[in-house]
Amino acid sequence: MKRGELVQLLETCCSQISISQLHSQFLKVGLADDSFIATKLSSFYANYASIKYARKLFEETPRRTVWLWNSVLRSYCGEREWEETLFLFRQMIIEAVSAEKKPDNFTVSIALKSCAGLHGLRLGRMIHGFAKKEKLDMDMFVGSALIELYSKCGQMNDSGKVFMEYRKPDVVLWTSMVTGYEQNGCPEEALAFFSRMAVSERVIPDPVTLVTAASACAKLSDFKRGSSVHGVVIRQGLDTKLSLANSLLNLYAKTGSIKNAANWFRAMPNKDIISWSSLVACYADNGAGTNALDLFNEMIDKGIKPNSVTVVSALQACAATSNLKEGAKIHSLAVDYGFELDISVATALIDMYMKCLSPENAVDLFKRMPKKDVISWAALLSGYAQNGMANTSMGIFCNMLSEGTRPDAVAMVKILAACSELGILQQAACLHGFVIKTGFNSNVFVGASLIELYAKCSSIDNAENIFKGMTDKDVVTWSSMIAAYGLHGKGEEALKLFHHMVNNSDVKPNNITFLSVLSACSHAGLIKEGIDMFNMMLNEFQLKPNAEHYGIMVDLLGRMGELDMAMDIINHMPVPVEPHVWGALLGACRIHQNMKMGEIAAMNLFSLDPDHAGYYILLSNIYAVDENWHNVAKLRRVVKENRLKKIQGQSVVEVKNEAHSFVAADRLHAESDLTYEVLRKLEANMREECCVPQVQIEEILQAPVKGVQNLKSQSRSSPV
DNA sequence: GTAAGTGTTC
Repeated sequence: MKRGELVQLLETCCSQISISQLHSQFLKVGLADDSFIATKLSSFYANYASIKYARKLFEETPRRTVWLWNSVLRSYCGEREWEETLFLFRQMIIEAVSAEKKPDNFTVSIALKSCAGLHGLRLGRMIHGFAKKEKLDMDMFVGSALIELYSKCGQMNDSGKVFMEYRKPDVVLWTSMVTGYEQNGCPEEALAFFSRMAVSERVIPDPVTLVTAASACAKLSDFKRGSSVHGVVIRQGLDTKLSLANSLLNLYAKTGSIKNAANWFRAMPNKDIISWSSLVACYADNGAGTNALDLFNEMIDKGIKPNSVTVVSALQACAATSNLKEGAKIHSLAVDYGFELDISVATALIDMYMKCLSPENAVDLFKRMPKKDVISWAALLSGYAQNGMANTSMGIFCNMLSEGTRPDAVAMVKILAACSELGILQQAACLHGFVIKTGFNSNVFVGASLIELYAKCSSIDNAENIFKGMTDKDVVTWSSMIAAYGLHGKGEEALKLFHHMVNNSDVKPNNITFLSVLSACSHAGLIKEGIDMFNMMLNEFQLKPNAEHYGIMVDLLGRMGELDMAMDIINHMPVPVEPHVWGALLGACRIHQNMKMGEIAAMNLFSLDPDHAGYYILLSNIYAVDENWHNVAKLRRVVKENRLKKIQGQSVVEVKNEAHSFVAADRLHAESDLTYEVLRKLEANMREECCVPQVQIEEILQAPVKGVQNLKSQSRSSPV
């Protein structure tokens, strides 16, 4: 066969089999090193077959043209093999002795894209310099790769400089800028660019631009601007395009109600795994864990294979609803699909097991993970704190540091929260030092956590200093300081700070701020002020109180003996009454010995949360004071027969810079006998002073120590 | 003769 005929055959080849046969034909007639044919073949392999064939062909071709180089570079770049791409690029430069092999605009754009993939700013800048020298930098493809490179490295200024070089940037260049801002956490700037492009410059946005714009609106929770993006999508007849429909679904998920998102999802003519994952995530994020799991199961029943992202969201739903059974089911599903040890899946599993109070499973998984990142470490250490083992959290934090993982702001917040469970000032100060050293002290979330930490370590002065030292105070900072005063019973100070914030700063109070100020009023017994604040929240700031706000109001009124008012609030709550609200009323009934109302609260609690032993015990305490021994016995029997366990509170004391943790009736500590001996002496002293302790030591010691397995006493020296 | 920027997650 002649060369021409073979080339024509090559053009019409459409399967890997036929191209392989043709390839062997070329080899037979000695045409395989014909540079045109080699490039064509390589391009075919890169597009439709495996990268291995392309590479083999490349190696076997003695006369490599720029085209051949480009086509093999493109295959590696397409497979996201950034390092290999750049390795080959370097080879090419080395071999570029003749002008024929000089990298062209195509080569440069691929190399830049690989640098972007690796966040390799230094090499990227070098290649940028090379492109300038070779006068390749005005090519649009090179330009978009440069913008992408600088954006991925967080250098939006440089992206802007590249963009400014073009007199008439095309839609892709504009879009690169929009996505650059959007992915660098600047959705506002992204939308500004988008409107400059679409309105001032009359460049018609394409699907990619619109996806990014919708995503920026989602990040801002800006429903209004999101709707106008949706309008553009409809006007261009693009609303059935899957990627756009998905980004609009995400927009509804992040801005509107669950209902909007669900309706949009059901109306979508085509759905892919991303559509399903988005709605599962939407349910999971918005407190609708059961819906998330239903949807996930619907998907499985329909035979649609979830990916790791879907599984992560479904696991989040299990974690939020403490659904260990479903969580374990999804775990085995992840094993079947082969992504159990995928870093994000494994981390979500750790989080789920920790929140379902099954730390053993979490630790087992963590140990088996081949790769861990800062998020997995953070899940582990905050999980320990959630399971009452804050001491272990501190140790995990040290392990993380010694294994060379740098904490991010989230991990910092979590370790500070774990430390605040311990309430040990010494360790708080150590972590504070670490925060300063690592430069996290300017982060608003870390600052707020420090305020909370010091407040919980009984050092309100330090909390105040942190607060005063924060240059950027946002609503979280103010709320934390208000909460700190509340924790210390300083209701007046909390109110003063609240008013100072409302009158003298630009920061507006939110739901959390009111939670802090209401709880401060409750702790300080400021009943009138609390009611005023609650009304202010409703009327002046038009905020919708949630079950927690109502719980605090019930607590506040209940503590002050206003049980009828508290009951009235419960009866008029516009949101579902959660167990803790009834719990607050029941607690108040115990203080003020109101048996009738206590019974109502308890009955509601028993039906809402039948496994919580604490509520049975609270009611039985009310009966006991009333000497209603018959009912006391009845309740104790229920607890015993249903094997209900009271979640044990763990206490920690600091002795000579060492933290010692213990639980009630704990006899596992090495110095246990001595501790109880001292306690008996103290009790005797109290009796001499005519004080009768509420609970007697012998009573505590008779209590079973079951259910304390993983809370065994531990003593270790300060780790930080 | 090859070609760009985007959507779901811990």
